[in-house]
Amino acid sequence: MEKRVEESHLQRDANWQHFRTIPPGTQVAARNRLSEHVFVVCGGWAFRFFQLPNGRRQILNFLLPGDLFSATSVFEEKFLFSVNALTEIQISGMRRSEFQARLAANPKILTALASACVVETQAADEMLAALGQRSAEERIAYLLLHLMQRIAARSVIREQGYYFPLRQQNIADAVGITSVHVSRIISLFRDRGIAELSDGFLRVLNLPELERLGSLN
Amino acid sequence: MEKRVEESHLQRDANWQHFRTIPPGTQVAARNRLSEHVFVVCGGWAFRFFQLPNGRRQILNFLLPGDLFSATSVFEEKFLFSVNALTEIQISGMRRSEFQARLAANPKILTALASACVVETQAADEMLAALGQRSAEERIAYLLLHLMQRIAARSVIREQGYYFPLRQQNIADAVGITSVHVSRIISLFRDRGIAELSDGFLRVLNLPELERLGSLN
DNA sequence: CGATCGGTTGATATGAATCAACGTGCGTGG
DNA sequence: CCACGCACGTTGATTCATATCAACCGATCG
Repeated sequence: MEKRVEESHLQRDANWQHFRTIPPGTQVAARNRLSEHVFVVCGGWAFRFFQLPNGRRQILNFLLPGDLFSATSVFEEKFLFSVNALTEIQISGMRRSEFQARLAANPKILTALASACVVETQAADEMLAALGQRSAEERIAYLLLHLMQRIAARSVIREQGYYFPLRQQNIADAVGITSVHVSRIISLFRDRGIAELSDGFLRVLNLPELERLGSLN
Repeated sequence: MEKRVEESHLQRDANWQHFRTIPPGTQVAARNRLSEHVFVVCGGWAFRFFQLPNGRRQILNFLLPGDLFSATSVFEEKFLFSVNALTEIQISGMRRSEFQARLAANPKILTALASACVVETQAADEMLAALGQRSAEERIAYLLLHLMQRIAARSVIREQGYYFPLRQQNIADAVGITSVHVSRIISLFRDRGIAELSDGFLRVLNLPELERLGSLN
C-alpha cells in the first residue's frame, strides 16, 4: 500500500534517536511505571488505555505515526496510562530532560507541543460526549469518522478505503460496549450499505449517513 | 461557612485583572466563539460542557476556584466548549497575548500551566474509563470521590460534610445517565448508609464502601 | 490435525430509559 | 397573605438497549 506519511513538527524538529521496532500485541508502557523518556510513535498503530481491576480496559485513544504517547508525559515522570502495540510499531524515545531543553531552545517545538495538547484534550472531550450521551451505533460511527480523519491527515487513501487495523474487541474497548454488540452493529452498517469493515480495511459506502449518525454537531 | 481558599500558582502569580461576578445559571462561554482572553474561576462553581444537537449535554468537568476554564484556551483562540455558572461565580480574564508573554517571562507560570494540563488530561482519562466501563452506581461514586478530593484540596471540611452545589440533573449530565436514575441511586446510597446528598451538601457515612464502588483501581 | 482466535448469530437477562404521577418548597403576583 | 406556577426530587410501571451466555464457523498456525 502506498503511503505518504506526513511527519509532525514534533517528529521532524526534535531529532529523535533510539529507534525500536516492536511486534504487535506488546505492551510498551505500563501505568505508574517511571520513565525518563518521552516517546513518539514513528510507524504503525498503538493504543493508550487504562486497565481496570475487573479485567475490563478502556482504550483512551489510538496512536498513529507522529503521535506522542501523550503530551502530558513531557512533564510527568510517571506513565499515567498503559500503551499497547496494535500492529508492529516503530517508536523512538528521548530523555525527558533533553526534550525539555530543546523545548526551551526551539519555539517551534513548544508550539507543536501546545498544539498536540489542544488536539488531545479536544479529542478526549469529544469522546467523553460520545460515551456519555450517544448510543452504541452512534459511538461506533463517531469512532470511525474520527479515525478516518486522522488517517486521511497522514496518508493517501487507496481505493475509497482506509487501512484500519482494529479488531472488533478494540472498538468495543474504545467505545465502551461488548464485542458481540460491535459485531451486530458492524453487520447492521454493512446491511444498510453504510460501511464495510473487514480484514483490516474500512470501506465507507454512505458517508453522509455515517456522518448523520456519528457527528457530534 | 468558613472556607480557606488556597490559590493556585496560576492564580497567584499571574496577576489577573478584570474581575466579574456572575449569577448562577449564566452561560459564560460558548463553543466556537472567539475570545481574546484566558479565564480563571476565582470563586464559586462552574462547569464546562458540550451541548449536543439532540438537546442533551455532556458536562466535561466542574470548575472550582483556581481553575482555568481549560489549559488549552491559553493556545486556542476559539472556545472548544461552553461554560456555565453553577453557583454565583467570580471570574477574571487576561488577554491571551499578555498571558503568553508572562508565560515566557516567568517559568513558575509555565510549570503551573503544564501541571494544570497534566491534571486535566488525567481527569479526562479517568472519566473516560468511568463512562466506558462502569455502572451508573460506580460512576456516581467515582464522581463524588473525585469532587471530594478537589474540594478538600481547596477548603476546610466542615462537620464531616462537603459543600456540594450540584443538582441531580448536573450529576446526570456529567456521568451520562438520567436524572431519575440519579435520584434512585442517591436514594440507594442513603438507604445503605453510604452517603447522603441533599440541599447543596454532601455527607459521606461510609467512605470505604464509597471507595470500593467508585475507585478505578 | 487439533487448538486458538476473531467474528457471527440466537436466546435470554438486566440495567437504565422513558413515561407518568405526585410531593414539597419557594418565589411571585394578585 | 394566599394562590399559583415552577424547579427539584421521588417513586412506580413499562419498555428498550445492551449485556450475557452459548453455540457455531472459518481461517490460521503449530
